[in-house]
Amino acid sequence: MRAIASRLGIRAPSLYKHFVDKEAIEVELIALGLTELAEALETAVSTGTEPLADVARAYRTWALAHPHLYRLATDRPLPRDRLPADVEDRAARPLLDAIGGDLAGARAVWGMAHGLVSLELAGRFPPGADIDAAWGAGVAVRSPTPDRS
Amino acid sequence: MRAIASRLGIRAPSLYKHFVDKEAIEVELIALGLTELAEALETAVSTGTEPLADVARAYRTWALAHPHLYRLATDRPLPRDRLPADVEDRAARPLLDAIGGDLAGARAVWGMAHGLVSLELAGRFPPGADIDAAWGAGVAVRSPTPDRS
DNA sequence: GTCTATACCCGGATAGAC
DNA sequence: GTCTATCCGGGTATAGAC
Repeated sequence: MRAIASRLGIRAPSLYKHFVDKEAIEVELIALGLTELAEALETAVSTGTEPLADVARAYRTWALAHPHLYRLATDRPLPRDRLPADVEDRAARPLLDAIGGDLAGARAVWGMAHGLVSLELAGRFPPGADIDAAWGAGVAVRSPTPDRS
Repeated sequence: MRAIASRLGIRAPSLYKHFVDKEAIEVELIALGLTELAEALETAVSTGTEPLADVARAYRTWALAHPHLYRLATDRPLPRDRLPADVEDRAARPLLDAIGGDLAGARAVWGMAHGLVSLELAGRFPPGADIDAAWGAGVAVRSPTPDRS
């Protein structure tokens, strides 16, 4: 709270005139983050040529660009009752569409993307690990035209 | 520190007669956890019939059975200089072998497993989500004999 | 090797003046 | 709607008696 206030040029107690508590701020930030992520994924699909690879790349890029927001939105249960009704679905849609509507398959790919991003953000890979190659291997297996040489 | 001490039937300050600081305890726990995980994965492979599916199932089972230990060992950089030299490789080996030594592929699968486990531990899936199906979809794609109907 | 007492710091949050 | 002052709980860690 003190850090947020400081960024706004005010003191922490003043925040409580605008939000009832810390959780209320988190809910706003999560809604904002998911919306921004959804937009990034939608843009990637609409301007790219390989939906799955494009979504994957956009997902990773957005997460690495907003690590705190990404964690806030993924490492705890979503406060669904306090969030706009459609944000979760909208963020999930581009990936779901990219793999043809297969829900279980989409969750598997989401798991991979989330896992790779989490490990990268945590600095958990061994030094020198080729993270690009891991993404490449993961996406290739699901792609419509995998390179089978 | 207080919680750990309490479990041992002593007071927090007494812990400092056995470990220099909190991090020293974490290092021991991480080494223990990775070794235990490695054993669980090795057992699964040696007693099962489908290496990748067996490793995946054992990974998930172990993580869900030891959520705190799992997070301790995965959500921050490994203290490699303070860990026994082989623990990391040993924990990684069963999966690496199961997919034929392809390092990038192994990391993609690890990412999926870690992602799915993390989301499950965090309670981040929507209520009623079929997590088993997501694992099934993720493993099927990589399996030696996928069901192509 | 245990204890009590305590230092020190940080977090969220409230009271009440302006 | 901002501020200062403050509370309260929590964390790691140390001092020093036993």
